[in-house]
Parts: sequence; C-alpha cells; structure tokens
Amino acid sequence: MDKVDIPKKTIYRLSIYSRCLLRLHENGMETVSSNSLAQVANVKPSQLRKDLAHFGQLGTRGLGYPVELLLKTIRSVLGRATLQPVILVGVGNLGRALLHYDGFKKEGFEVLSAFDIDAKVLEEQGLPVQVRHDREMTAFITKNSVRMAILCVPAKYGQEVANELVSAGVQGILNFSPTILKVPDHVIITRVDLAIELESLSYFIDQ
Amino acid sequence: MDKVDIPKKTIYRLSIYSRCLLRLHENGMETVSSNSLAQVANVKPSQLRKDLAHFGQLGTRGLGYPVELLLKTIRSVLGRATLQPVILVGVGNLGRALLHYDGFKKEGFEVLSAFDIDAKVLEEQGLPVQVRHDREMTAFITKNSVRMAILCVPAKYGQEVANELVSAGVQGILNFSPTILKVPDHVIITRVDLAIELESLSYFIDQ
DNA sequence: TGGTGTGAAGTGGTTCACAGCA
DNA sequence: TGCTGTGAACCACTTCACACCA
Repeated sequence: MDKVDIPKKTIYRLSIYSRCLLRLHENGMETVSSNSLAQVANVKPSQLRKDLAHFGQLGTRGLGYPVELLLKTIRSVLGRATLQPVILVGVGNLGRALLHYDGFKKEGFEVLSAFDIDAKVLEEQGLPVQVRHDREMTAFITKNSVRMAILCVPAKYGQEVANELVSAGVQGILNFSPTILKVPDHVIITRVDLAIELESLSYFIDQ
Repeated sequence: MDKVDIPKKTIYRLSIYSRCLLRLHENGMETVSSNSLAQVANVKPSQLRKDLAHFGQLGTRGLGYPVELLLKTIRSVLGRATLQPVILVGVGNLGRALLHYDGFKKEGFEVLSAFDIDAKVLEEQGLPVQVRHDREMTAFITKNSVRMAILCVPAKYGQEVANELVSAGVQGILNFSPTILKVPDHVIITRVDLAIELESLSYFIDQ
C-alpha cells in the first residue's frame, strides 16, 4: 500500500469516512453506495469516489462498496493497524483536558506520558498518565520511539520545546500553542489555534 | 471595506499577520517589508503581498508596509473593532478547559455564558462564567444577539444542540464534537476534531 | 438499470517574474 | 536601488459527465 501522492485533504476525509463506515458496520450494513456514504460524510458523491479510487477498484458497479472491506482498506491505508505512541507536553488547562479526552485512545493513539516543568503539576494525583519533568523528555522519546507529540505549552516556550522534540526524533507535532513554529522540512506541524479559528469564523458571519 | 471575495485561507492568514504585526509594533518597528513579515509568519513573500493586495495599496515601493496602519487595516477587515459575544455549550473536560482559556478574550471574543444539562455542572463553583441550563439557551441567544457558539457536547448530542443553536439565530459554530453537523447553508461550521487531526498527521510521518 | 471508475473541464489558490514607483 | 503590486503561469484539488460493467 504505497503512500505516495494521496493528497492531504483526501487523507483527512478518509478519517471521516472510516468513522461513518464504522457506524454503518455496527448497524449491520453490508454495502453502501457512494451516494449514501457521501451524504453521511457531508461530501459530494463524485469526490468520495475519487478519494476511494486512489487505492484501486473496491466497489461493484450497480451495487456499491462492501462496508467491511472498505473500512479495513481505509484503516490500513491510514496506518491504523498498530497503536501509535504519543506524548503530550504542557499540562495546563488545555493539556489536562486533552489528557482526559478519550477520543485519542479510541482512535488508536496512546498517550504514553505527559511532560511539564511545574513541580505542582508533577506531584498532582489523579491524572490519566504519569507526568514527568521536561528534562526527562528526550530520553523518553528515544527509548519509546515516540514520533508524535501534542504541544500545549504557553506561546513563549513553544519554539524551545519544539526544538527539543525535533532533535529527539519527533516528526509530527499537533501544536496548540498560539505561536508559529519553525521546524525542518521533514517535520510536520498541524496547528490548532482556537482564537484564530474563531476570528476567521466571525469574518464570514453576516452581522 | 467590502467583505466580498476575500478567500477563506487569506482571512485565516490575516489573523496570523495581525499577531505578528502586533509583536512588531510592540517592539517599536514602524515599517516592515513583505520579506521579513513573511518570514515571521512562515509564508512566501509573494503570498503575503497577494493577501494584502485584496484591500488596496498599503505599502510603499522600496520601503515596505507601515506597521501600525497595516495592523489597523487588517483588524478592521476582520471586523475586530467590537467585542463579539459567544456562548459555549457542553461543560465537560474540554469545555471547561476552553472556558479557562484566556486567548479568546484577548482576541476580542467574550464568552457570555456556558450551557449544560448536568445538575452537578450547573452548581459548580469557580468557573469563569455562569453555567445555565440548556433550556434557557434559546432565550439567552436571542436576548444577547449571540451569533457564534463553541460546541463541546458529546457526539450524540451534537446535531440536536446544533439545531437549537441554529434556530435561535446562531450563524457560526466552532464544533469540537466528533460528529458531522448538517446545517443550513448560511450557517458556517468550523470543525476541530482532535483524533482526526492526529490521524492525518500520523499518515505523513515516515515510520 | 443502478452505480462505479475516470478522463476532461472547472475552480481556487499559489508562485513566478517583472514592470513601475519611492 | 529596493520593494511593492500584479498579470500570467502554475498547481492541486473538485466537479462534471459519461463510458462501462454487475
């Protein structure tokens, strides 16, 4: 299953399709047409078909797609066969909320550990994972072959921590710090800036 | 300042530029070239110029852009003159974290109130805003002319709550519920699905 | 007949390259 | 000379439209 040239946006939608398919599968559906799946996923049928066409013939003309096979195929394309280790850095309000968020585990990601520098946080009881001091981070990443990190530190520490992560071998960062990170080309940043999302949203609203 | 045909992505970047300009302004910079601002914002200089060209001549050839004027212009384009009222629905882990997030207020959004159905949450002390029962939501939206909502309820309530919001007059929803919302065309949804972001990210990482 | 697979046309955004002005 | 403003080329999807097959 070669991962060349499937566009970013298609990958994102594949994630969505897989959720929808899971629901259909749970409801005992065995086949689904591009029309009905597209409707559930809120995309155009032609787009769905184009997306699926990236990995060969899967559907049957006149009938539709076999739900289970399609689900399995998408999951394998997304590399979701194995549990992926992740760490979280910065256990503030947001970081803490994300640690409690069960969506990650449900989707195949395991938050192995969190990191912070605040002694109060390090001693805190009742968090879902152990919180370690930042200075242990590099060793931890190496030892556990961590490739992805969730970054929730305050803006002013963002770049500094990102540098540490990158030099320890992290290749993908989900960045919640409201700052722009400079990283080498092989590292991928996905930025989630809540204030900016809200600001863009507000622009498109009629007053 | 007409808001037709400035593309979504440009608007998103304008938000970013405004942050960068604010920093430059605080540092006493009076002019900035497309080159250096682009570097700070992590975009190509030509893209920056194209983005700014949407609202006329602002720069001086040979010199660059006047920082303060540019900042003011972008803010006015983004409609950031006034404080925008927002509500938050669903005070779970994530909702609670977002209530404590000070980035919203700093960027000109005021979370007027939160809503939930859980009696325990309604009685909770120490939250930054009052939490009201869902049944008061529609009236509250109308009375306060709320146009935007942050949705953090569990997936299975997402559509139901969205319907309420829309019929009460909300036109933009920042959706953190891991579900796909069907809404009328005039309503804008921005989806933030953490598990999907992580899943897409992982695809592009070399194993 | 119903619904997939796909070339071809369309769309929206990005980047180039350079004319033109301070 | 330096740097903006911008047509034109380019690129990455999206959508259409229809051939083709169970």
